[in-house]
Amino acid sequence: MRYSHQRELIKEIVYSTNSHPNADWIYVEVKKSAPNISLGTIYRNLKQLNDEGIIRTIYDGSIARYDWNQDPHDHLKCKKCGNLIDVQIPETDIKKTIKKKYDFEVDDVEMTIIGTCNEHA
Amino acid sequence: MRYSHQRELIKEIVYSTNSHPNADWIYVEVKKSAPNISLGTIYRNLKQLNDEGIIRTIYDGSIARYDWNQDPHDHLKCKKCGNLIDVQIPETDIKKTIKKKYDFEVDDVEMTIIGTCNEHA
DNA sequence: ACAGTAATAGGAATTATTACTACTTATTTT
DNA sequence: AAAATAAGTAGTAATAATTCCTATTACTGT
Repeated sequence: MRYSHQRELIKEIVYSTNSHPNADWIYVEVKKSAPNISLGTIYRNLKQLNDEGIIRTIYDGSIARYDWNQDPHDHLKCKKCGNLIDVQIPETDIKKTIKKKYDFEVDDVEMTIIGTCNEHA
Repeated sequence: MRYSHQRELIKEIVYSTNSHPNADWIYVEVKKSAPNISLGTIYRNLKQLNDEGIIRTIYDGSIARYDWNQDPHDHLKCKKCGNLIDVQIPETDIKKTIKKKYDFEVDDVEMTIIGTCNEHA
């Protein structure tokens, strides 16, 4: 993967926020410093950054959002404001249990906890 | 919600399978007994059935799939075949832990375990 | 039987995302 | 440093999943 200015900007934007932005928000932000970047470039680079393990793609309902945080972690999703909050849940022994009980090789556990955050209770 | 033949058929189809079908598959199946049902009707009724708690909507990446199983349960997703397998994971004390640690009122925990099923290992 | 309301078919519109193409830029080779 | 080459880009068209709209149909209560 050779260097590209556009990809660098996209990466910086994703790394600048904890808001788990979607492609469109990233597009708007990157446009501020590269006004004629195209949405296709955003998607292509987000996919590449994901494949290289530089960012992580998470699905929020039916849309993709992007997260710079590579540590294994999960998300709290507030029904009211829609925000995703990073959380670290002690992953007990889910993997082992699943492997034994269902004979299933676990790579990754994706967990979203849905509810109401303290600001909207 | 008043009775409708179409909705009844849609419900029966969803209840007839463990494959967590998407709207399109349901459309094809329902068409067999109601050839001029429209896709809009499928979506509208799936949403209604979901809102009434008769079926459950799950998101698999960016597409919606439908599940008749109302018991709290999670899904194993095989990377190779894409199948979703129902699993019951002892929900430890996630809810309590989250509530205490993050002051977040938990309604639901959605968990997808990604990996490789025994048939594709 | 009739008025009022919910549901439907069919198609148009929207949204998120991917694909295509001619042009540009970073890297490699000479 | 210039030429070759291969990856990347902008801009636009295409696709896929889903929602919206409208005229018509079908229940329901009177």
